[in-house]
Amino acid sequence: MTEGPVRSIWLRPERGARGPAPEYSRGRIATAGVALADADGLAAVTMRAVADALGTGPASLYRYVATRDELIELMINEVNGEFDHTAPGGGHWLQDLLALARQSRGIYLRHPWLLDATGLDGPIGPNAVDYLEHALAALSGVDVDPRTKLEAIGVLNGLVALLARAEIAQGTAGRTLPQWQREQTAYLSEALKAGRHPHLAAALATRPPEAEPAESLFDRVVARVLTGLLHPGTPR
Amino acid sequence: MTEGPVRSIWLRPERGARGPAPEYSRGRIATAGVALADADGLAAVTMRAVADALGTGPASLYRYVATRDELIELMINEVNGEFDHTAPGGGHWLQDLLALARQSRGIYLRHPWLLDATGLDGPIGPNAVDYLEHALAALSGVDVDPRTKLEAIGVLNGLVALLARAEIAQGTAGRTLPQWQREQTAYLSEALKAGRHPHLAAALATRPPEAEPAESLFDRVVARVLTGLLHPGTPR
DNA sequence: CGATACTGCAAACAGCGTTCGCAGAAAGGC
DNA sequence: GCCTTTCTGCGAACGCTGTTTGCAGTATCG
Repeated sequence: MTEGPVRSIWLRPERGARGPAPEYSRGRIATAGVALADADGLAAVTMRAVADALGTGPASLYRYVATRDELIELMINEVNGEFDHTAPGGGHWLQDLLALARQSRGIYLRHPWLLDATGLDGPIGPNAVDYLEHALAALSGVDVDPRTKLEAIGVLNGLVALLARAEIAQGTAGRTLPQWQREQTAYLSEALKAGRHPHLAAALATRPPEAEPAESLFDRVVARVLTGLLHPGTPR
Repeated sequence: MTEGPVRSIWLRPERGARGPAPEYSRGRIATAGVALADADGLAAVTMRAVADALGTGPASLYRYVATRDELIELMINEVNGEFDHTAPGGGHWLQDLLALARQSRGIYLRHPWLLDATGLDGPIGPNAVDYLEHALAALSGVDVDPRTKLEAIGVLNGLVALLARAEIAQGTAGRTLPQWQREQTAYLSEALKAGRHPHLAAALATRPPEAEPAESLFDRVVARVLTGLLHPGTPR
């Protein structure tokens, strides 16, 4: 009688026990959505576009997914399946976490729309749980309490997303969208003419000494943040 | 004749030299948008709703703003005006940056929608430039190259957003939305029953030893990350 | 062999961001 | 002073969105 609360998609069975077999699978729908998002961004993932890609109508999708956000949940879980948790890390926890972070970076660079999707704070999918398990396993030898470990993993995730966002912004601004960055620097130099931002002016003046490879910057920042969090040199 | 590229809103004059004076100001529009977002989230900031709040029609807004994203740009700049850059920090760079981070945290907690708006990677507004100048001033005595300083400030911003997001999720989940977290733990414990996630199970088992005040957690994590970035104990 | 519980899907709905077109008002040029 | 230019306000409309409804058909259970 009562509808009950709308349960998370990961708690719902993929198909019921009665009726005919569903024509599509969650994986197939997720793949279609990912393809659209990879090509034209998250905004291109409309219910109609996904339905078209599958060769059906929009209403049919709602037999698989309660809402568009849930479809995106499926897509997130799909790309989170690209982690290879069997890859050897090196034995030391920092090397292991760094290897995991590099994989995460690769996923972001392959699927830039993921950066726009992570703000939805939906429930953690199965592949994210596996990721969490792997990260905790890497930290099993480190002597800090579990709360701190989860904390560090959370910060690591946020940090990787941040760095990936910077890389993507830089890359697309340099090639396909020179407009945006030109606007940025135009306004910035305008604002600096007033002379009320000496430190900023100085920092931007000495800006491009030479380009550091993105990978080494990534490794350096991630390593420093992680050691700072888990083995601080200055405990106080 | 040529339309030219659509210039950033911060490069456009607030009003033209000819014609009648605009009925509203950017500040007034931004304030109206912020009020709506504070009350009902970013999704409540529709062109129609903002227009209604101002007592006009949707089309009129486009005399002030080229697109909805630009309206949100205005709102972001508006709340970035809540920083008090005259407040004393303590003299040490870490204390200064921590004070700045605490102010930033306050803004996020007062305007949670800001977390959903920062992904739009629009141009930096005037108040963000002031923030940047202040943060660089705090680091003026630190002997690392400017690139590293900008890097650290960027990471700091991302970190504050991350911690604020966690605080907000915890807060709303505990009070107004017990549903979400219940779903989360429901699926998580279901997934753990399979026994393939021993580390995660262990970490969650020892979970709530006692609640640390949010402020002290914030200070602790921010301080550790910053010292890790700018004065790493283990340079290699 | 009903009864039940599912599936696929056309059609429709309310709401969204945005554009068009035009009436009217203020400032520049002569 | 006046005409031209350039701005402003805004009703109406367009195309698109996520989602709901309703119904015909089908596989499984008891």
